[in-house]
Amino acid sequence: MISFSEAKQVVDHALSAGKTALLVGNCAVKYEGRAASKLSEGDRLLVVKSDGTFLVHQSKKMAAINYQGPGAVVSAAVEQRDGAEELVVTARRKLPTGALERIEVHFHSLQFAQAFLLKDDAELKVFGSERQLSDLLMDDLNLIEPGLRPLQKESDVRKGTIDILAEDFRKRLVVIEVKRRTAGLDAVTQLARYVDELSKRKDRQTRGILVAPEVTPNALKMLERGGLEFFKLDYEVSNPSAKIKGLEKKQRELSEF
Amino acid sequence: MISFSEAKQVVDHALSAGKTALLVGNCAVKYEGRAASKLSEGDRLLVVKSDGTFLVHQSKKMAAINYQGPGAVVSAAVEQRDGAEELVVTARRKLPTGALERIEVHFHSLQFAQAFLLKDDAELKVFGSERQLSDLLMDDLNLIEPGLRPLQKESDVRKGTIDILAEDFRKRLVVIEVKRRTAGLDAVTQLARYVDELSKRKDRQTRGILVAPEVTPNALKMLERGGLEFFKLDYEVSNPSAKIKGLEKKQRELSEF
DNA sequence: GCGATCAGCGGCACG
DNA sequence: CGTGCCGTTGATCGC
Repeated sequence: MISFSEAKQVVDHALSAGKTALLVGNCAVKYEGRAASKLSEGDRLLVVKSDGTFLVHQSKKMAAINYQGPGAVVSAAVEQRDGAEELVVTARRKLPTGALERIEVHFHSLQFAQAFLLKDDAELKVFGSERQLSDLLMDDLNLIEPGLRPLQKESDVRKGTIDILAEDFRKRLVVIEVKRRTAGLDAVTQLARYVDELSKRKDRQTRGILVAPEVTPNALKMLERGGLEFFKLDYEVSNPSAKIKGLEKKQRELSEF
Repeated sequence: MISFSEAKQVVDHALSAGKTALLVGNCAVKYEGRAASKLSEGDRLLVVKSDGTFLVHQSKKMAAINYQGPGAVVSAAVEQRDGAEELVVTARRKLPTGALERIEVHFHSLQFAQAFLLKDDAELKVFGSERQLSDLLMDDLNLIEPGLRPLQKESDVRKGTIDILAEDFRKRLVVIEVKRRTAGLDAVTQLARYVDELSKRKDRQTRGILVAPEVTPNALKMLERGGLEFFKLDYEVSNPSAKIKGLEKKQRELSEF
């Protein structure tokens, strides 16, 4: 058992020394900001990082049950409530809109409180991102279809950002949307939006190809109905670069007419 | 400083006793699964929850730098590497696809390792969710437009789930998409998809209204071009229920013709 | 279980 | 800054 005043000192020290504070104890949590929430008593872990990040974790699930992002101003105070003492740790943050956001963690008892210096300059290197897949495809669009030539990557249209813009052997525009996992309705809608925009702006025939390892049945139907195409893409995540493993054209030129 | 064997015992004990283990120390992290990643040496916090949740946190940012969800099988072992000892904590998980996913955290030194029992039956109550806003609107669609009558809530069409389906005074179908924050292109695309589907399935004139506190300029343009409508919704998050504060019809019946 | 969508999404990159 | 969109998204709800 740790006393509230000790714990307060731990938090204060962490804040002033650029350390990360860990508190474990029984607490209730109130939040008000973009939404509002209440969490009644229970044992939880509170993480206060040196950048203001504030995380309340329960014993299950990945996501923090209450949180505040970098930039939050954290403070701790020992208070009286119903004749009993409690430690209140508060995180305040100003939203982009100007409104205030606040979390209060009310500790009724503490199992643990300590501050740690976390020296860390390393950055995560990820392999297998959509961006990387897109780059690889860009290098050899012939994998998708012979005669396909790249025009532009990540081109911004009014309605969003097109992953790859290309031109087929008949000089038709080809919009390519890449997904690193099973593509659903949202992916098709996105692609349709781009194709729609481009075919209206440029006065030119425009095709749309969805490239993904899988596609849901509904999404495939919607593709077909919209005259769009699907290209199955298999890849392997590996170091140092994702490898495109197998490629299979599932449907060719549905819109050919 | 904690010894590796002590730390291993802490993790083992936590796993068998349904506790949450916290480890702080210098480590490198490898991940391979849906994607792959490498993180070189640095001081981090490792959280191992009783449901298998596995979180590696750096000293900044909200999101865990490496993680594994509930159901992961965690193990700890003291190993030799380049003539030096290290503690390797591993989380394995089978993906829905059947493939394996694995994280390895290689600790080179430890500041701290301890297991905590987190008793917690409480559930978070959130106010101001989209669902709640939708319910409130459903209770009084006249706020949006006089004569609007609810037909169905959360009705599933093949292409997704419509928030609110209603009928206006002229017996036209009205699809209402509710957003709790600034609506962007995606929201408009979603609404357009539903309206499109419904107007084709039922042989009936169909309107679409996007209800949100704000809308981005691009999204508004796309709404207009698609003959869809926007209704500005102001609400207040508060306990016990979100309150709809002010309502303002920004554009009426763009599709009236 | 898969599919679709929401989330106080978070984070990033680009205008 | 906002806007758009990816994410090892996670979490939820409905089928």
